[in-house]
Amino acid sequence: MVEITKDLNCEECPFKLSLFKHLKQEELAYLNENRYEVHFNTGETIFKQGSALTHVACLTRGLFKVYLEDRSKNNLMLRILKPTELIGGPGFLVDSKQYFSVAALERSTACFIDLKVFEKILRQNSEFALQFIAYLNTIHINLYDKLLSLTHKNMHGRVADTLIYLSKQIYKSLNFETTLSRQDLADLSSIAKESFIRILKEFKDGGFIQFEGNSFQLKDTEALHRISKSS
Amino acid sequence: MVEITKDLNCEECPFKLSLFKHLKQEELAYLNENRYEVHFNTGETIFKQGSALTHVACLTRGLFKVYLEDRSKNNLMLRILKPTELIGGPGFLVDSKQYFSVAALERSTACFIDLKVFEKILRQNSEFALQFIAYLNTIHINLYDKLLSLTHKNMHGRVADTLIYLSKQIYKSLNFETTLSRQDLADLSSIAKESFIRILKEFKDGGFIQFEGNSFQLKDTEALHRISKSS
DNA sequence: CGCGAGCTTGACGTTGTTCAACTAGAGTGG
DNA sequence: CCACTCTAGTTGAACAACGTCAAGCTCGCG
Repeated sequence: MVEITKDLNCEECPFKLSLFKHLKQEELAYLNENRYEVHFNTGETIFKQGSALTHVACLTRGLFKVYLEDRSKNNLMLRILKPTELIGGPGFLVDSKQYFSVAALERSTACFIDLKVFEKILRQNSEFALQFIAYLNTIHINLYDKLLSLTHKNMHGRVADTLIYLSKQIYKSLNFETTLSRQDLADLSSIAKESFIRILKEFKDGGFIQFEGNSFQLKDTEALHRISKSS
Repeated sequence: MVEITKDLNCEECPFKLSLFKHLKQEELAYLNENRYEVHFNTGETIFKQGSALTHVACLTRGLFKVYLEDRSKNNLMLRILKPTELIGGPGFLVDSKQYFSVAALERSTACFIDLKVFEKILRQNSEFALQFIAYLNTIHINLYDKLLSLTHKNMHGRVADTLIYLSKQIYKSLNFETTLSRQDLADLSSIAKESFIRILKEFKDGGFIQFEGNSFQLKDTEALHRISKSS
């Protein structure tokens, strides 16, 4: 299932993270020596919550979901990753454990970098370290939004937030075809699958959105924003 | 109201953060030159959400609450800070905005360090930078716990979590007298004040806790953990 | 053709919020 | 010293929001 390749090197990689632009040539070469590239099929797991954290991954192709697993209950999806993004884990420099799971939503590719290598470069290059801190902080800020949305908004607001998130942040279009299941969408909004479906239908009846299976069209984003705020 | 003092220097400060133990003597001296110490009364605001982020603060005495403000609705309390902790903000190196508010829960003292100074030391001392990343990651991990507690547990579980948090993390005792109001406790659990009070009473009737005004006793932590998990 | 997975719908019961009223204590001014 | 107001805490009842359960549906696949 999983193929491993190493087609090109990091210096000329078209998917190179913007975070890496601060690296010197020899640092990129060092990265390149110590990475490996993996292809994933839909549904395959990249990182598993609870396991050891040994690598960071750069997502170069495809789509991934990042989610927290809860014994017995539904999962909580934190966010969706697309190229080109780095995915580490908060266990880095703490206890080297994975605190979330990551799975591929479609055929995807990721480069893995050993954390020892990553740490060494962080030590060498302070500009890179600061950029990495900025990256961590950005994720943190987004988590606050998520926290407020999930705790202080009613279902309608959360569904609106999810639709806006997909359209604006992920697919960057008012029309999109998603590989997320209804359960995934519900996990992203932290509500029951059935409730999600019901509200989707309400939005369709209200003329705010249109959908057919997994292809969605946002017709009235004004209204969606209003729903998001008023709840 | 607010007194400014500068009694001792950072090197001999008994409240020195463990994070600072990796600093060289001249770096601590540099910090000491560029800090100021402020005393706060109960209720006073240290950082205000939405305002400019210009300093980090080291909490040396007292107790603070960190909370997200939501237009019109209740606040969401993220955590409580006690000596000796650093409080920065995720806007650091991103957009220099405050993403949460911080207020004193009792007479408290904090040292403020200019972010330019903080950033300079981060650049100079890579060990310090890595320790700072570890600190950010620890906060991140705690936020995941909070997120799961608030989204996947019912009220009883969340109230149990709040009581356990206060006892174990903050007051470090099964008996504690808190300066948090009922509204604060509800904000910490993300439920309505009335609901919080009702569940508190249920727990008292069930013999799990005892309380009188603001002094609490946890009588049966086993039961509280069971409630936390089963919900 | 039949099976299974994911999707959809309806009915129902629980959970948790909201509103309103009441209480107790602390401060204020006559 | 007594009204008074103001705030925080408490209680009850009504209602809305949301999850759960169960059934039927669709579609792709063997």
